[in-house]
Amino acid sequence: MMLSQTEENYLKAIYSLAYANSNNVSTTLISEAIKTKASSVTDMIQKLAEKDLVHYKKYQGVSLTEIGQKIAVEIVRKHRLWEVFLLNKLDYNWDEVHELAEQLEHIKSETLIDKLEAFLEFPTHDPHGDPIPDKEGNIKHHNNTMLSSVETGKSCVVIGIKDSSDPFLKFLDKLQIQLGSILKVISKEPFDNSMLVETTIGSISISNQISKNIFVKNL
Amino acid sequence: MMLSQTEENYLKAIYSLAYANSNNVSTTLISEAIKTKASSVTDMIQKLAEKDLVHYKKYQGVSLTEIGQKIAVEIVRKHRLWEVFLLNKLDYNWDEVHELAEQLEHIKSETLIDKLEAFLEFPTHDPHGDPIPDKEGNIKHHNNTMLSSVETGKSCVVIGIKDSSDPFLKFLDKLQIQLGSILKVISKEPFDNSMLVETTIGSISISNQISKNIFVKNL
DNA sequence: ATTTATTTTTAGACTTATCTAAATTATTTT
DNA sequence: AAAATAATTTAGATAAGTCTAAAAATAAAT
Repeated sequence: MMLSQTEENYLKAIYSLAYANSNNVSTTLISEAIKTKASSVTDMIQKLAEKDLVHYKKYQGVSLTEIGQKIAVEIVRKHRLWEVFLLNKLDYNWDEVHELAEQLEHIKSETLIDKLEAFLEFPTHDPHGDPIPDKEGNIKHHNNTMLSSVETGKSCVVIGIKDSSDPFLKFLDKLQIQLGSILKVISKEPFDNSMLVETTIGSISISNQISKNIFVKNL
Repeated sequence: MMLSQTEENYLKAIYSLAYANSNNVSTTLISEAIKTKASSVTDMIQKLAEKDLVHYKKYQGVSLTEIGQKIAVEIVRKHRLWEVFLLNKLDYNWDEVHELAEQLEHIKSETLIDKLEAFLEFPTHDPHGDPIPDKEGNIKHHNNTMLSSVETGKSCVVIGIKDSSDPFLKFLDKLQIQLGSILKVISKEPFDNSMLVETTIGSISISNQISKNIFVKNL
Protein backbone atom coordinates (compact mmCIF):
# COMPACT_ATOMS: atom_id res chain seq x y z
CA MET A 1 0.00 0.00 0.00
CA MET A 2 1.50 3.30 -1.13
CA LEU A 3 0.65 6.11 1.28
CA SER A 4 1.24 9.83 0.96
CA GLN A 5 3.42 11.67 3.46
CA THR A 6 0.29 13.24 4.87
CA GLU A 7 -1.42 9.91 5.42
CA GLU A 8 1.70 8.60 7.11
CA ASN A 9 1.78 11.61 9.40
CA TYR A 10 -1.80 11.04 10.46
CA LEU A 11 -1.11 7.38 11.27
CA LYS A 12 1.94 8.34 13.28
CA ALA A 13 0.01 10.98 15.21
CA ILE A 14 -2.85 8.60 15.97
CA TYR A 15 -0.32 6.00 17.08
CA SER A 16 1.39 8.18 19.61
CA LEU A 17 -1.86 9.74 20.84
CA ALA A 18 -3.40 6.30 21.31
CA TYR A 19 -0.34 5.22 23.25
CA ALA A 20 -0.64 8.23 25.54
CA ASN A 21 -4.43 8.00 25.98
CA SER A 22 -5.19 4.28 25.61
CA ASN A 23 -8.75 4.81 24.28
CA ASN A 24 -10.15 6.15 21.01
CA VAL A 25 -8.42 9.25 19.75
CA SER A 26 -10.58 12.31 19.18
CA THR A 27 -10.66 14.49 16.11
CA THR A 28 -9.58 17.56 18.04
CA LEU A 29 -6.61 15.83 19.57
CA ILE A 30 -5.38 14.81 16.14
CA SER A 31 -5.97 18.28 14.74
CA GLU A 32 -3.75 19.73 17.47
CA ALA A 33 -1.00 17.19 16.85
CA ILE A 34 -1.02 17.70 13.07
CA LYS A 35 -1.60 21.45 13.38
CA THR A 36 -4.62 21.47 11.11
CA LYS A 37 -8.35 22.05 11.44
CA ALA A 38 -10.76 19.47 12.86
CA SER A 39 -12.71 19.39 9.61
CA SER A 40 -9.57 18.41 7.71
CA VAL A 41 -9.01 15.61 10.19
CA THR A 42 -12.51 14.29 9.64
CA ASP A 43 -11.88 14.16 5.90
CA MET A 44 -8.64 12.32 6.34
CA ILE A 45 -9.81 9.75 8.88
CA GLN A 46 -12.70 8.88 6.59
CA LYS A 47 -10.18 8.28 3.86
CA LEU A 48 -8.02 6.18 6.17
CA ALA A 49 -11.09 4.21 7.25
CA GLU A 50 -11.82 3.47 3.56
CA LYS A 51 -8.36 1.97 3.34
CA ASP A 52 -8.87 -0.09 6.52
CA LEU A 53 -6.10 1.69 8.36
CA VAL A 54 -8.31 2.99 11.19
CA HIS A 55 -11.51 1.94 12.91
CA TYR A 56 -13.96 4.79 12.72
CA LYS A 57 -17.55 5.43 13.70
CA LYS A 58 -18.95 8.93 13.39
CA TYR A 59 -18.47 11.06 16.47
CA GLN A 60 -16.63 8.22 18.24
CA GLY A 61 -13.02 8.97 17.40
CA VAL A 62 -10.56 6.55 15.82
CA SER A 63 -8.19 3.72 16.64
CA LEU A 64 -5.63 2.04 14.40
CA THR A 65 -6.38 -1.28 12.72
CA GLU A 66 -3.72 -3.96 12.76
CA ILE A 67 -2.41 -2.83 9.38
CA GLY A 68 -2.57 0.81 10.41
CA GLN A 69 -0.59 0.06 13.54
CA LYS A 70 2.00 -1.92 11.59
CA ILE A 71 2.57 1.00 9.24
CA ALA A 72 2.73 3.51 12.11
CA VAL A 73 5.38 1.43 13.87
CA GLU A 74 7.39 1.25 10.65
CA ILE A 75 7.41 5.02 10.48
CA VAL A 76 8.45 5.29 14.12
CA ARG A 77 11.25 2.85 13.38
CA LYS A 78 12.45 4.94 10.46
CA HIS A 79 12.23 8.15 12.47
CA ARG A 80 14.28 6.84 15.35
CA LEU A 81 16.95 5.21 13.22
CA TRP A 82 17.43 8.41 11.23
CA GLU A 83 17.76 10.29 14.51
CA VAL A 84 20.54 7.96 15.58
CA PHE A 85 22.26 8.47 12.23
CA LEU A 86 22.09 12.24 12.50
CA LEU A 87 23.43 12.22 16.04
CA ASN A 88 26.08 9.52 15.81
CA LYS A 89 27.37 10.01 12.29
CA LEU A 90 26.68 13.61 11.32
CA ASP A 91 27.45 15.25 14.67
CA TYR A 92 24.07 16.82 15.22
CA ASN A 93 22.96 17.61 18.76
CA TRP A 94 20.12 15.95 20.60
CA ASP A 95 17.88 18.94 20.07
CA GLU A 96 18.37 19.26 16.31
CA VAL A 97 17.59 15.80 15.01
CA HIS A 98 13.81 15.62 15.36
CA GLU A 99 12.80 18.04 12.64
CA LEU A 100 15.09 16.45 10.07
CA ALA A 101 13.95 12.94 10.99
CA GLU A 102 10.39 14.11 10.31
CA GLN A 103 11.39 14.45 6.69
CA LEU A 104 13.68 11.45 6.38
CA GLU A 105 11.13 9.04 7.83
CA HIS A 106 9.04 9.37 4.66
CA ILE A 107 11.71 8.14 2.24
CA LYS A 108 10.27 5.12 0.45
CA SER A 109 12.43 2.04 0.06
CA GLU A 110 12.20 -1.67 0.75
CA THR A 111 15.82 -1.93 1.80
CA LEU A 112 17.08 1.45 2.94
CA ILE A 113 16.11 1.36 6.57
CA ASP A 114 17.45 -2.14 7.17
CA LYS A 115 20.76 -1.21 5.61
CA LEU A 116 20.85 1.95 7.71
CA GLU A 117 20.13 -0.08 10.82
CA ALA A 118 23.01 -2.43 10.05
CA PHE A 119 25.31 0.52 9.35
CA LEU A 120 24.44 1.97 12.75
CA GLU A 121 25.12 -1.44 14.31
CA PHE A 122 21.57 -2.15 15.43
CA PRO A 123 20.98 0.54 18.04
CA THR A 124 18.24 -0.23 20.55
CA HIS A 125 17.28 3.31 21.49
CA ASP A 126 17.06 6.68 19.84
CA PRO A 127 18.73 9.80 21.27
CA HIS A 128 15.69 10.52 23.44
CA GLY A 129 15.82 7.07 25.02
CA ASP A 130 12.85 5.71 23.10
CA PRO A 131 13.15 2.10 21.93
CA ILE A 132 13.65 1.40 18.20
CA PRO A 133 11.19 -1.18 16.81
CA ASP A 134 12.86 -4.10 15.03
CA LYS A 135 12.26 -5.17 11.42
CA GLU A 136 9.13 -7.08 12.39
CA GLY A 137 7.72 -4.19 14.38
CA ASN A 138 8.40 -5.57 17.83
CA ILE A 139 9.16 -2.94 20.43
CA LYS A 140 11.00 -3.72 23.60
CA HIS A 141 9.19 -1.48 26.03
CA HIS A 142 11.70 -2.31 28.63
CA ASN A 143 11.32 0.01 31.53
CA ASN A 144 13.93 2.65 31.13
CA THR A 145 15.39 3.41 34.49
CA MET A 146 16.13 6.96 35.48
CA LEU A 147 19.59 7.73 36.75
CA SER A 148 17.96 8.78 40.03
CA SER A 149 16.89 5.19 40.77
CA VAL A 150 20.22 3.48 40.08
CA GLU A 151 21.56 1.82 43.21
CA THR A 152 24.70 2.99 44.95
CA GLY A 153 27.79 1.24 43.61
CA LYS A 154 26.15 0.22 40.32
CA SER A 155 27.10 1.42 36.85
CA CYS A 156 24.83 2.35 33.97
CA VAL A 157 24.94 3.74 30.45
CA VAL A 158 23.07 6.84 29.32
CA ILE A 159 20.49 5.95 26.67
CA GLY A 160 18.44 9.11 26.57
CA ILE A 161 16.95 12.12 28.25
CA LYS A 162 13.43 13.00 29.29
CA ASP A 163 13.61 16.77 29.15
CA SER A 164 14.99 17.87 25.82
CA SER A 165 14.91 21.61 26.43
CA ASP A 166 17.85 23.59 25.20
CA PRO A 167 19.18 24.66 28.64
CA PHE A 168 19.19 21.08 29.88
CA LEU A 169 21.00 19.84 26.78
CA LYS A 170 23.59 22.58 27.12
CA PHE A 171 24.04 21.72 30.80
CA LEU A 172 24.70 18.08 29.93
CA ASP A 173 27.21 19.14 27.32
CA LYS A 174 29.06 21.05 30.04
CA LEU A 175 29.17 17.93 32.22
CA GLN A 176 30.31 16.00 29.11
CA ILE A 177 27.45 13.59 29.56
CA GLN A 178 26.41 12.14 26.21
CA LEU A 179 24.52 9.20 24.79
CA GLY A 180 26.54 6.13 25.70
CA SER A 181 28.34 7.74 28.60
CA ILE A 182 29.09 5.29 31.41
CA LEU A 183 28.14 6.55 34.85
CA LYS A 184 28.86 4.93 38.21
CA VAL A 185 26.87 5.97 41.26
CA ILE A 186 29.36 6.41 44.07
CA SER A 187 27.03 7.67 46.79
CA LYS A 188 23.62 9.22 47.37
CA GLU A 189 22.84 12.12 49.67
CA PRO A 190 19.55 11.44 51.53
CA PHE A 191 19.20 15.11 52.41
CA ASP A 192 18.47 16.44 48.89
CA ASN A 193 18.61 13.21 46.87
CA SER A 194 21.65 14.44 44.98
CA MET A 195 24.19 11.82 43.97
CA LEU A 196 27.92 11.60 43.45
CA VAL A 197 28.61 10.09 40.05
CA GLU A 198 31.83 8.98 38.46
CA THR A 199 32.22 9.98 34.83
CA THR A 200 35.04 10.00 32.30
CA ILE A 201 36.04 13.46 33.50
CA GLY A 202 35.96 12.58 37.18
CA SER A 203 33.45 12.63 40.01
CA ILE A 204 30.62 15.12 39.85
CA SER A 205 27.62 15.89 42.00
CA ILE A 206 24.28 15.66 40.25
CA SER A 207 21.05 17.07 41.69
CA ASN A 208 17.89 15.01 41.89
CA GLN A 209 16.27 17.27 39.32
CA ILE A 210 18.93 16.33 36.84
CA SER A 211 19.15 12.63 37.63
CA LYS A 212 15.37 12.27 37.27
CA ASN A 213 15.67 13.38 33.65
CA ILE A 214 18.36 11.00 32.42
CA PHE A 215 17.35 7.59 31.04
CA VAL A 216 19.90 4.85 31.70
CA LYS A 217 20.34 1.13 31.13
CA ASN A 218 21.76 -0.79 34.10
CA LEU A 219 25.03 -2.61 33.56
CA MET B 1 12.74 30.60 -1.62
CA MET B 2 10.85 27.47 -0.63
CA LEU B 3 10.25 25.22 -3.64
CA SER B 4 8.12 22.10 -3.91
CA GLN B 5 9.68 18.78 -4.88
CA THR B 6 7.98 19.08 -8.24
CA GLU B 7 9.45 22.50 -8.93
CA GLU B 8 12.89 21.22 -7.94
CA ASN B 9 12.53 18.30 -10.32
CA TYR B 10 11.70 20.60 -13.20
CA LEU B 11 14.74 22.77 -12.51
CA LYS B 12 16.96 19.73 -12.33
CA ALA B 13 15.58 18.37 -15.59
CA ILE B 14 16.02 21.68 -17.38
CA TYR B 15 19.55 21.91 -16.03
CA SER B 16 20.68 18.56 -17.38
CA LEU B 17 18.84 18.99 -20.67
CA ALA B 18 20.40 22.42 -21.16
CA TYR B 19 23.83 20.97 -20.47
CA ALA B 20 23.27 18.26 -23.07
CA ASN B 21 21.74 20.56 -25.71
CA SER B 22 23.37 23.95 -25.02
CA ASN B 23 20.42 25.96 -26.40
CA ASN B 24 16.88 26.58 -25.11
CA VAL B 25 15.11 23.49 -23.83
CA SER B 26 11.82 22.57 -25.49
CA THR B 27 8.58 21.74 -23.74
CA THR B 28 8.46 18.24 -25.25
CA LEU B 29 11.99 17.42 -24.12
CA ILE B 30 11.12 18.35 -20.55
CA SER B 31 7.88 16.39 -20.69
CA GLU B 32 9.83 13.28 -21.69
CA ALA B 33 12.37 13.76 -18.92
CA ILE B 34 9.74 14.33 -16.22
CA LYS B 35 7.38 11.72 -17.71
CA THR B 36 4.43 14.06 -17.89
CA LYS B 37 2.37 15.72 -20.61
CA ALA B 38 3.53 18.77 -22.55
CA SER B 39 0.58 20.79 -21.30
CA SER B 40 1.61 20.19 -17.70
CA VAL B 41 5.10 21.38 -18.55
CA THR B 42 3.74 24.60 -20.02
CA ASP B 43 1.83 25.25 -16.81
CA MET B 44 4.89 24.66 -14.67
CA ILE B 45 7.37 26.67 -16.69
CA GLN B 46 5.01 29.62 -16.58
CA LYS B 47 4.97 29.27 -12.83
CA LEU B 48 8.76 29.04 -12.71
CA ALA B 49 9.04 32.09 -14.98
CA GLU B 50 6.82 34.01 -12.52
CA LYS B 51 9.38 33.20 -9.84
CA ASP B 52 12.29 34.27 -12.05
CA LEU B 53 13.80 30.80 -12.11
CA VAL B 54 13.63 30.39 -15.90
CA HIS B 55 13.70 32.64 -18.94
CA TYR B 56 10.60 31.94 -20.99
CA LYS B 57 9.01 33.32 -24.14
CA LYS B 58 6.00 31.53 -25.58
CA TYR B 59 6.89 28.83 -28.08
CA GLN B 60 10.61 29.50 -27.61
CA GLY B 61 11.46 27.01 -24.87
CA VAL B 62 13.21 27.83 -21.59
CA SER B 63 16.62 28.38 -20.05
CA LEU B 64 17.57 28.73 -16.40
CA THR B 65 18.12 32.14 -14.83
CA GLU B 66 21.11 32.63 -12.58
CA ILE B 67 19.04 31.83 -9.50
CA GLY B 68 17.41 28.85 -11.22
CA GLN B 69 20.80 27.49 -12.15
CA LYS B 70 22.11 27.95 -8.63
CA ILE B 71 19.21 25.97 -7.19
CA ALA B 72 19.56 23.26 -9.83
CA VAL B 73 23.24 22.82 -9.01
CA GLU B 74 22.40 22.56 -5.31
CA ILE B 75 20.03 19.71 -6.06
CA VAL B 76 22.63 17.99 -8.21
CA ARG B 77 25.09 18.35 -5.34
CA LYS B 78 22.64 16.76 -2.92
CA HIS B 79 21.82 13.96 -5.32
CA ARG B 80 25.43 13.01 -5.91
CA LEU B 81 26.45 13.18 -2.26
CA TRP B 82 23.54 10.95 -1.26
CA GLU B 83 24.59 8.51 -3.98
CA VAL B 84 28.07 8.33 -2.51
CA PHE B 85 26.59 7.74 0.92
CA LEU B 86 24.37 4.91 -0.30
CA LEU B 87 27.22 3.24 -2.15
CA ASN B 88 30.07 3.74 0.29
CA LYS B 89 28.29 3.45 3.62
CA LEU B 90 25.16 1.39 3.03
CA ASP B 91 26.59 -1.13 0.56
CA TYR B 92 24.26 -0.40 -2.30
CA ASN B 93 25.28 -1.15 -5.89
CA TRP B 94 25.78 1.35 -8.67
CA ASP B 95 22.48 0.52 -10.25
CA GLU B 96 20.40 0.91 -7.09
CA VAL B 97 21.41 4.32 -5.80
CA HIS B 98 19.84 6.63 -8.34
CA GLU B 99 16.18 6.09 -7.50
CA LEU B 100 16.77 6.56 -3.79
CA ALA B 101 18.86 9.66 -4.31
CA GLU B 102 15.95 11.10 -6.29
CA GLN B 103 14.03 11.13 -3.03
CA LEU B 104 16.81 12.10 -0.66
CA GLU B 105 17.88 15.11 -2.75
CA HIS B 106 14.66 16.89 -1.74
CA ILE B 107 15.27 16.83 2.02
CA LYS B 108 15.25 20.42 3.22
CA SER B 109 17.96 21.55 5.60
CA GLU B 110 20.51 24.31 5.86
CA THR B 111 23.17 22.09 7.37
CA LEU B 112 22.47 18.47 6.44
CA ILE B 113 24.27 18.24 3.14
CA ASP B 114 27.42 19.94 4.38
CA LYS B 115 27.59 17.61 7.34
CA LEU B 116 27.01 14.65 5.06
CA GLU B 117 29.79 15.86 2.78
CA ALA B 118 32.20 16.10 5.70
CA PHE B 119 31.17 12.65 6.92
CA LEU B 120 31.92 11.24 3.46
CA GLU B 121 35.29 13.03 3.56
CA PHE B 122 34.62 15.44 0.71
CA PRO B 123 34.29 13.10 -2.26
CA THR B 124 34.93 14.70 -5.65
CA HIS B 125 32.89 12.35 -7.82
CA ASP B 126 29.68 10.37 -7.52
CA PRO B 127 29.49 6.64 -8.35
CA HIS B 128 28.84 7.44 -12.01
CA GLY B 129 31.99 9.54 -12.26
CA ASP B 130 30.14 12.83 -12.33
CA PRO B 131 31.79 15.66 -10.37
CA ILE B 132 30.17 16.82 -7.12
CA PRO B 133 29.61 20.60 -6.97
CA ASP B 134 31.12 22.26 -3.90
CA LYS B 135 29.23 24.32 -1.33
CA GLU B 136 29.40 27.41 -3.55
CA GLY B 137 28.18 25.56 -6.61
CA ASN B 138 31.51 25.31 -8.42
CA ILE B 139 31.94 22.18 -10.52
CA LYS B 140 35.33 20.81 -11.55
CA HIS B 141 34.72 19.49 -15.05
CA HIS B 142 38.13 17.90 -15.17
CA ASN B 143 38.76 15.79 -18.22
CA ASN B 144 38.23 12.21 -17.25
CA THR B 145 40.08 9.71 -19.38
CA MET B 146 38.21 6.73 -20.74
CA LEU B 147 39.59 3.25 -20.14
CA SER B 148 39.79 2.83 -23.92
CA SER B 149 42.54 5.44 -24.16
CA VAL B 150 44.81 4.09 -21.41
CA GLU B 151 48.17 2.99 -22.81
CA THR B 152 49.29 -0.64 -22.86
CA GLY B 153 51.13 -1.57 -19.68
CA LYS B 154 49.68 1.32 -17.64
CA SER B 155 47.37 1.04 -14.63
CA CYS B 156 44.36 3.17 -13.75
CA VAL B 157 41.58 3.45 -11.19
CA VAL B 158 37.89 3.48 -12.06
CA ILE B 159 36.25 6.76 -11.06
CA GLY B 160 32.96 6.46 -12.88
CA ILE B 161 30.93 5.36 -15.84
CA LYS B 162 29.42 7.22 -18.76
CA ASP B 163 26.46 4.98 -19.55
CA SER B 164 24.43 4.35 -16.40
CA SER B 165 21.77 2.13 -17.95
CA ASP B 166 20.70 -0.82 -15.89
CA PRO B 167 22.11 -3.54 -18.20
CA PHE B 168 25.52 -1.89 -18.26
CA LEU B 169 25.63 -1.56 -14.47
CA LYS B 170 24.66 -5.19 -14.05
CA PHE B 171 27.32 -6.22 -16.56
CA LEU B 172 30.00 -4.37 -14.58
CA ASP B 173 28.84 -6.04 -11.40
CA LYS B 174 29.37 -9.39 -13.11
CA LEU B 175 32.93 -8.40 -14.00
CA GLN B 176 33.34 -7.17 -10.40
CA ILE B 177 34.37 -3.77 -11.66
CA GLN B 178 33.49 -1.10 -9.10
CA LEU B 179 34.36 2.43 -8.19
CA GLY B 180 37.97 2.38 -7.10
CA SER B 181 38.82 -0.83 -8.93
CA ILE B 182 42.41 -0.91 -10.17
CA LEU B 183 42.76 -1.98 -13.79
CA LYS B 184 45.98 -2.69 -15.71
CA VAL B 185 45.93 -2.77 -19.49
CA ILE B 186 47.93 -5.83 -20.58
CA SER B 187 47.40 -5.65 -24.32
CA LYS B 188 45.22 -4.13 -27.00
CA GLU B 189 43.83 -5.92 -30.03
CA PRO B 190 44.04 -3.60 -33.07
CA PHE B 191 41.48 -5.68 -34.97
CA ASP B 192 38.42 -4.76 -32.84
CA ASN B 193 39.99 -2.39 -30.29
CA SER B 194 39.22 -4.79 -27.47
CA MET B 195 41.71 -4.91 -24.60
CA LEU B 196 43.01 -7.46 -22.15
CA VAL B 197 42.75 -6.04 -18.67
CA GLU B 198 44.05 -7.34 -15.37
CA THR B 199 41.58 -7.02 -12.48
CA THR B 200 41.34 -8.38 -8.97
CA ILE B 201 39.62 -11.50 -10.29
CA GLY B 202 42.15 -12.10 -13.09
CA SER B 203 42.56 -11.13 -16.72
CA ILE B 204 39.46 -10.32 -18.72
CA SER B 205 38.82 -9.18 -22.25
CA ILE B 206 36.89 -5.95 -22.56
CA SER B 207 35.31 -4.78 -25.81
CA ASN B 208 35.82 -1.26 -27.09
CA GLN B 209 32.16 -0.50 -26.48
CA ILE B 210 32.67 -1.18 -22.80
CA SER B 211 36.05 0.50 -22.36
CA LYS B 212 34.71 3.67 -23.99
CA ASN B 213 32.14 3.95 -21.19
CA ILE B 214 34.42 3.67 -18.16
CA PHE B 215 35.97 6.82 -16.69
CA VAL B 216 39.41 6.26 -15.15
CA LYS B 217 42.21 8.20 -13.54
CA ASN B 218 45.72 7.23 -14.68
CA LEU B 219 48.13 5.92 -12.08
C1' DA C 1 4.49 29.95 -50.83
C1' DT C 2 0.83 26.98 -49.45
C1' DT C 3 -0.33 23.04 -47.42
C1' DT C 4 0.70 19.55 -43.99
C1' DA C 5 2.50 18.06 -39.84
C1' DT C 6 4.35 18.91 -35.41
C1' DT C 7 4.85 21.47 -31.30
C1' DT C 8 3.07 24.43 -27.92
C1' DT C 9 -0.44 26.67 -25.46
C1' DT C 10 -5.15 27.35 -23.63
C1' DA C 11 -9.42 25.92 -21.52
C1' DG C 12 -11.85 23.11 -18.60
C1' DA C 13 -11.89 19.10 -15.54
C1' DC C 14 -9.97 16.01 -11.82
C1' DT C 15 -7.45 14.78 -7.32
C1' DT C 16 -5.37 15.65 -2.82
C1' DA C 17 -5.31 18.13 1.12
C1' DT C 18 -6.61 22.02 3.07
C1' DC C 19 -9.88 25.88 4.76
C1' DT C 20 -14.33 28.54 6.48
C1' DA C 21 -18.92 28.54 7.75
C1' DA C 22 -22.94 26.15 8.78
C1' DA C 23 -25.30 22.07 10.48
C1' DT C 24 -25.42 18.18 13.42
C1' DT C 25 -24.42 15.32 17.42
C1' DA C 26 -22.51 14.81 22.18
C1' DT C 27 -21.61 16.54 26.55
C1' DT C 28 -22.26 19.70 30.52
C1' DT C 29 -24.57 22.70 33.26
C1' DT C 30 -28.26 24.26 35.63
C1' DA D 1 -34.84 17.06 31.55
C1' DA D 2 -34.10 21.19 29.09
C1' DA D 3 -30.83 24.58 27.77
C1' DA D 4 -26.19 25.85 26.84
C1' DT D 5 -21.72 24.62 25.37
C1' DA D 6 -18.39 21.97 23.03
C1' DA D 7 -17.01 18.67 19.59
C1' DT D 8 -17.71 16.72 15.13
C1' DT D 9 -19.25 16.45 10.55
C1' DT D 10 -20.95 18.29 6.07
C1' DA D 11 -20.97 21.46 2.27
C1' DG D 12 -18.74 24.40 -0.65
C1' DA D 13 -14.28 26.79 -1.92
C1' DT D 14 -9.25 27.04 -2.79
C1' DA D 15 -4.39 25.81 -4.46
C1' DA D 16 -1.07 22.59 -6.58
C1' DG D 17 -0.26 19.55 -10.07
C1' DT D 18 -1.94 16.78 -13.44
C1' DC D 19 -4.88 15.34 -17.50
C1' DT D 20 -7.66 15.50 -22.17
C1' DA D 21 -9.22 17.87 -26.03
C1' DA D 22 -9.19 21.78 -28.80
C1' DA D 23 -6.93 26.02 -30.55
C1' DA D 24 -2.87 28.58 -31.98
C1' DA D 25 1.81 28.95 -33.53
C1' DT D 26 5.91 27.05 -35.57
C1' DA D 27 8.44 23.92 -38.60
C1' DA D 28 8.60 20.83 -42.54
C1' DA D 29 7.26 19.28 -47.09
C1' DT D 30 5.75 19.66 -51.43
